[in-house]
Amino acid sequence: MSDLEQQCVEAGLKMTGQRKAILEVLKSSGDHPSVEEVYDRAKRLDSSISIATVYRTLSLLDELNLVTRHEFQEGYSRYELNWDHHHHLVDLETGEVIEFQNDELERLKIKIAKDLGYDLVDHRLELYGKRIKDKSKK
Amino acid sequence: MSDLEQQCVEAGLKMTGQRKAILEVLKSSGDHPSVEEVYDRAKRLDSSISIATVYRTLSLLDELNLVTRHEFQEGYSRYELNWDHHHHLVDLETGEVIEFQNDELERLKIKIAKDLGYDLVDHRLELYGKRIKDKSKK
DNA sequence: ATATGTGCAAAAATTTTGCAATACG
DNA sequence: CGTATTGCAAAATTTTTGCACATAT
Repeated sequence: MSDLEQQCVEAGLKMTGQRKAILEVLKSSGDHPSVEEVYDRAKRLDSSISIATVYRTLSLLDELNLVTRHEFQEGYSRYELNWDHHHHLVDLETGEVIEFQNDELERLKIKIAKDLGYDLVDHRLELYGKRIKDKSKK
Repeated sequence: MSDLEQQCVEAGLKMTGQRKAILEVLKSSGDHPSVEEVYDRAKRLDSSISIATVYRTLSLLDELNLVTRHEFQEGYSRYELNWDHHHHLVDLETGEVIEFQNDELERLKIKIAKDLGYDLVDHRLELYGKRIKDKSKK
């Protein structure tokens, strides 16, 4: 049983075929799939799965903090496994999502929260930018 | 005509009574109202307004970058006027939203984007935390 | 065994849209 | 006046839910 499945079991969830399929999809997804996308991919592993189960499972995983629910500006949610901590830079011209990590930023966030009188529990940073054109190749 | 209305007109929008009402609501809202809340508040100023107009107007204002659309984790959007730049710290126990600004953070974001090869166009940071209990008063 | 989980279809909630009527510039 | 804008109601989308049946522990 994978570590991820183990964590679900420890949280009291039964490890059903549908849940295994959804976890498998999340583990093998390099992107940030929408509910519909998780559903489509999971159907290949378990064709009997219903979208209601996908919604219910992703909600549970979110409550357990095993996934992060992103609400970009699209009118629906995208999900992503929480196995390494990073942030997103969205390329405004291509829509490409680049992940990054920055230690100084991590320190600064904690400090800002502390200065406001808070212990930081979670946070999220999104940058939106345009690729710098390389002028030296002119 | 307020500066905000002026900017709308310059962008080519006609300044109708409904739009004036919505802008007035946004200007006098210290919080981050949902579409429904903007609608309810605007109805007091112009009882004929419809929620479709509120949706359409907020979309337009978002395109013009006069408001920011926030997608917290609630299943609907909240809007806020873009008249000063800040970020949000959400108190996980009370739901209270605290606004803050931090110069070091502003510099760091630009640097991170630049290091990734991007010019920063927009960004958003949300912190989620719990109030530190004051133990000295024990 | 039995509490949990699931599929299905219906409902709820949020947002968008077509169209005839209205009003801004 | 001409055209952008509106209200209304219907439609489209996304998400949630009730319930009878199925399944993991």
